[in-house]
Amino acid sequence: MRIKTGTGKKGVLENLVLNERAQLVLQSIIENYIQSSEPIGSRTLSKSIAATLSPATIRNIMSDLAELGYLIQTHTSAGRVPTDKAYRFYVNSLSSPTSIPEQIKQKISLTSTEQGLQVEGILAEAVRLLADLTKFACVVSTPKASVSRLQRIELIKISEDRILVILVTKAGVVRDKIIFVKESHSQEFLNSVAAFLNDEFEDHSMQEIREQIHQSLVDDRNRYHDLLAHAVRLGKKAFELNNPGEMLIDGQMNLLLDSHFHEQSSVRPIIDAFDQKNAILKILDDSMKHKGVHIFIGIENDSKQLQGCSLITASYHNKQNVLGSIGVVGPTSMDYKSIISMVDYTAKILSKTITEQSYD
Amino acid sequence: MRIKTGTGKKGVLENLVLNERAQLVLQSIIENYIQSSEPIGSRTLSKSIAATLSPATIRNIMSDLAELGYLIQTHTSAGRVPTDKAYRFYVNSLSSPTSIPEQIKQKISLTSTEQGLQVEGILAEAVRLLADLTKFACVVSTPKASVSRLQRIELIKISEDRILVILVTKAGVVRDKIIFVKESHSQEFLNSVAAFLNDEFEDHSMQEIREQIHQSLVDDRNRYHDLLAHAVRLGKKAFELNNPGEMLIDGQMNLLLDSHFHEQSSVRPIIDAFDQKNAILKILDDSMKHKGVHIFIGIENDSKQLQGCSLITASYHNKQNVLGSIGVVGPTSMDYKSIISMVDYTAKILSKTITEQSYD
DNA sequence: TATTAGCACTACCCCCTAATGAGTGCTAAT
DNA sequence: ATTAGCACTCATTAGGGGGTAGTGCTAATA
Repeated sequence: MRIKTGTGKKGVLENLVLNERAQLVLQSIIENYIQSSEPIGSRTLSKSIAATLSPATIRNIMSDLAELGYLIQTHTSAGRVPTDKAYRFYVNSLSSPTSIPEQIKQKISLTSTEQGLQVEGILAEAVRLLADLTKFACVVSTPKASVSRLQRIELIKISEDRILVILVTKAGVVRDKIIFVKESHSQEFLNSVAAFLNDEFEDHSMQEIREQIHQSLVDDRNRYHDLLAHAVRLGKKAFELNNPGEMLIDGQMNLLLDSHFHEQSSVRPIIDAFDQKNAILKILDDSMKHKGVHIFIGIENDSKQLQGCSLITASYHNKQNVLGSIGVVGPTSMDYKSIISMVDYTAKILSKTITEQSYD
Repeated sequence: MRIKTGTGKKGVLENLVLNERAQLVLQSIIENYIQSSEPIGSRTLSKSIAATLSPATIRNIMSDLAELGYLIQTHTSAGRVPTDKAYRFYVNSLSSPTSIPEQIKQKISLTSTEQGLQVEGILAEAVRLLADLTKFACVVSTPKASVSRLQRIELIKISEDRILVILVTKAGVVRDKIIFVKESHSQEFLNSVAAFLNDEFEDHSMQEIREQIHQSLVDDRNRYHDLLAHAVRLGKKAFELNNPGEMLIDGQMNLLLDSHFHEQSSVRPIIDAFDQKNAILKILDDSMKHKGVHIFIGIENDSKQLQGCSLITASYHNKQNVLGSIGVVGPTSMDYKSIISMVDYTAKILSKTITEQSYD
């Protein structure tokens, strides 16, 4: 920390709040570093910065910024590198997503509607698109089953003791699972059970359905009606929450080609994070709670494995509900400004496509 | 090539067929190289080899082997490295898959039956398992729709002009697609169409169904029956081959951690191959034609991108049909002996699991 | 008082060199 | 036919020097 001679008072930034000039310098360092991935020195900066400041002045400011934890040096005679705290400052200072170049905008389009793909197909396309655009790894969480509303249920007899359940949601997601039963049912019987369940529950959310079925089980007046009783019992199994929340990943390989991750040691933990999925899924889940773009920078991540990288996410939705999140996983020194725009725009296109497709 | 002085005759191996000792040396070089990934010199080899041969003798043999295209040198004074031709010799000399250690065998098990997962879930688990075991990238092709037999078809009205088609095959695969129609149909009407198609075509292969429908279209006696006419028309769309053959990939990242691929430049083409998929799918398809383990070494691959690596594949099946293939993508210098066993065993377990599950 | 120029100092990076060592091919001896 | 010996090649490594981009400090300056 720069100390005023004799007074013991701290430097320009004694109040732990950055004055305008310091902010400018910090921002400039960050932008330079994002571009070059190399430590930024005072001399380089004095040339590239807008305000005319001598290297010496910049050194003073940098020294203060380092003291405040915005910058670090890899060694004494090296330039400075922004910390996660600096990136946080930087993204906070950014205004809402800037509009992206028309040229790129045209690339961002999802063709799947034409081809009659399901939501999963659209998601796969969206996440691939985002990975291509950003050149980082991208993830998207599939719609939560619990909030989506039932379009239709089908029960198909697979064998004496197994029934294939197919759930189609209004959002256009098809889910299937097998349930095991003790007694054998004929396909005709299953058809009537399915018809009953469809009548009863179409357009209800899975969550509601589970609750109502639970209700019916407690309430025993149905017991006397064979069909109803079976319907309720099968329905209970069919609607049990078993899907652990899925996500699609694309562009993992991009991380390796990125200069920031050249030492493969630094990629390893992220690979592990992708393998385990839950840390990333949690972040995607969190990001569904509020609209707009979310940014998670390095050390801010709960998961240790993700502390070497940043995530930028945005939720997508259909007419009614927030369905999931799409996001980018990249180095903390990514180009936040443009990546944010891309995520934002992609999420919007994705929402638009899904909304149009599901007419819901 | 080593020339006998004065005679002009070629060396020990003049007949282009390896004598026993040369085979032993070559095999030893390969096994050493597989372990160390470093060029093998005559001195090193003379220590590790079973037969007692002096470095000089080995040098002579190596020189011959190099001449015959089994070995190459990265530079004049370096040890030798096996060529793809050498690996081919090596795997051909291997007997059928060796039984794998009990210890590893116990790790190879698919738990999904318990959880009522579909075939796709089992495949995902199998490919992940194989990736974990081998530490390479693994792929599995999903069952070909055309050979699988229909269990049931469902038609669900999504909107005025779109119908969701769900096909369940006897193999336990659920496929869904959306078809677009000009006129609107009621759900009740779709139900009867579906019932008709189910009656007509259950247990027929998709291929057969397509042919019969085509037949019905040519033959115009159906035109006078409204339901039939619609059923045929909708069925045609529903059964159109649109799924381009899918595959699941796991463990791509393993390739980067592998010492053979340390220079990232060499991984790049393989990454691209994974992105494009079709080259790998073609190999998986080919491998379905014959039973047992298949090995594709480096240069033998048609696709340029795959010429830097080897694939080991094995088909999996249910009671009736070969359904697809599962395989490993790794460096040409992989440990063929153990990888072959793992692929073989995994494919067998996979077949067993699917067979038991589908009761078909 | 804030800014800047000047200066000594630091540490990485790059290039050159020399030494090392593993490997080869050839030849002559066994 | 095999092997020991020898000269040679070439990648790798370690060490040394110059260059460079950076720093912190101090004193001069506006």
